[in-house]
Amino acid sequence: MRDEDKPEIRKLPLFRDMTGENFETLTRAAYAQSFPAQLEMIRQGEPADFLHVVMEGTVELFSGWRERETTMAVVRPVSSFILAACIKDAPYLMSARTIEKCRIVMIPAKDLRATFRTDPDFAMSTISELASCYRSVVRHTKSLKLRSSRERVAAYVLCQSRLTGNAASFILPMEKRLLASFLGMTPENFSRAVKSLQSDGVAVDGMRIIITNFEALEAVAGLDALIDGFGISGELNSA
Amino acid sequence: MRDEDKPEIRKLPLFRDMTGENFETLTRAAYAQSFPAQLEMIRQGEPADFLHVVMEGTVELFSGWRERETTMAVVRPVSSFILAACIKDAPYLMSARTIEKCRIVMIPAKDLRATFRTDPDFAMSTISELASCYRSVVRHTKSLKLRSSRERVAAYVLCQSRLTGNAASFILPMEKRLLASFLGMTPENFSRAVKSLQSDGVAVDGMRIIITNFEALEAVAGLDALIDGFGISGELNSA
DNA sequence: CGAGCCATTTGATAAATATCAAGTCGTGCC
DNA sequence: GGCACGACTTGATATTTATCAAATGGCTCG
Repeated sequence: MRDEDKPEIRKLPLFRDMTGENFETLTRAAYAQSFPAQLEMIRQGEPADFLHVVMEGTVELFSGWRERETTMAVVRPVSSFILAACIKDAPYLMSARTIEKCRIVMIPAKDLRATFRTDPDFAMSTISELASCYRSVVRHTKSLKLRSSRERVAAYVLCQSRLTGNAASFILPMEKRLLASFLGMTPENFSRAVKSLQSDGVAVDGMRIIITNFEALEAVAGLDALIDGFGISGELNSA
Repeated sequence: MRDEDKPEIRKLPLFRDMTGENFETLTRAAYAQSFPAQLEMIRQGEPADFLHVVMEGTVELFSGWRERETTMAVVRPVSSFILAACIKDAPYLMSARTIEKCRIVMIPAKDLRATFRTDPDFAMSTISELASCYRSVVRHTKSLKLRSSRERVAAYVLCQSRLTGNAASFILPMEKRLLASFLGMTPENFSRAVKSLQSDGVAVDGMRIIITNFEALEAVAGLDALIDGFGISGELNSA
């Protein structure tokens, strides 16, 4: 693992507060690996041996059942994923594949578990991280159960705008088919939902979204802090 | 709070491993309260001041958005709920109401947070609990996104059967309309889904479910450890 | 530059699910 | 016991969403 990786990882809320010594031990046991695009690096059901940290590239977390598949999250640098499985020493509930070429740091789950047993600050960070992740999934589930696909798209567009400083225009951060799957709909349905939002202040140009009428869009989206989670500190995590 | 409550709470995985002294401190600050049926005891959006523990009765966790409402979980004795909100000192993401008369022990969130800062064993239990809750929601989300409503009902029936020692017959543990909402469908749709499963080995008599053909039902349900979570130790929690 | 590939869009249609409206049934309360 | 209420069911219908099939269009790679 590169020298410049360590300070990046150290900045993560999960690792920020632990002792320097423990951080050193943990990262000494870790190693970095590069993966080409479209590689399935984690298969659901396998034992969780490593906490993964994306340093570069984009990772899709997805799950399959029978012939179906759904995107659970899209992870970007610098964030960790599949923490819960590592902690429980249980099988991964999700698979992971690279969307583009990635560099991933892998921290042995065994060392992780050993560390928060002895480092109270790390234990605290882990608690906080897990609670955030939990709340994040709950919010997403609420969105799935309470909103129609059109409303979910509207809410997503507005949220992205907020993340870009309330920009009226931004580029979608991932392929539409991934986004559609994440939002719980087919690509066709997503496409039509966006189109139907033209009458409510959304224009599209390829990957670019332009909000032409915030008020109208907000009326459709019905943003809610308890679903969309903006403005609540430390709750940006997704896995 | 009653004397006989303490040992019951102490048995929970969350409190099992902490020091006796800390447990005493925590429960001294706590108090029990009785609620009549159909009382909304927690409203989503309010600050999370107390960890709740159901001692008697049944509690529904639900969320609302616009005029819609959905059941997120149903909690029975003896379990805690809304741990994550307490930890993050953040607003509740879900509301809670009593299904029937309840006795609830309420532990101040402030004391909780103070305790796992000083008690490493309690911190460990909290980590484990949160990781389980997280995985539980992820599994439920997978079920919602990957299965049709009919398949969800089939899977639910089989899971309940397993929980009853693979009994061919059991009583539904909650009203059908609650179950329907929890499974992400309308009561009408639930009713029809059950009926349509008659041809796949499910019979109904009021609240009683009778499985007449396990093989056929399993073929529909496609039970999966990574969704239905059976057999994975310590992963029964839901909130 | 051109060919092919793949994501996206669009259209037509089907399936799943929700909604509305009665009607049935059981249960609790007077 | 009988009444009233609410849950559940059933039917008819509307809406939402998915599926299948066929363009379109951008992009990469030779």
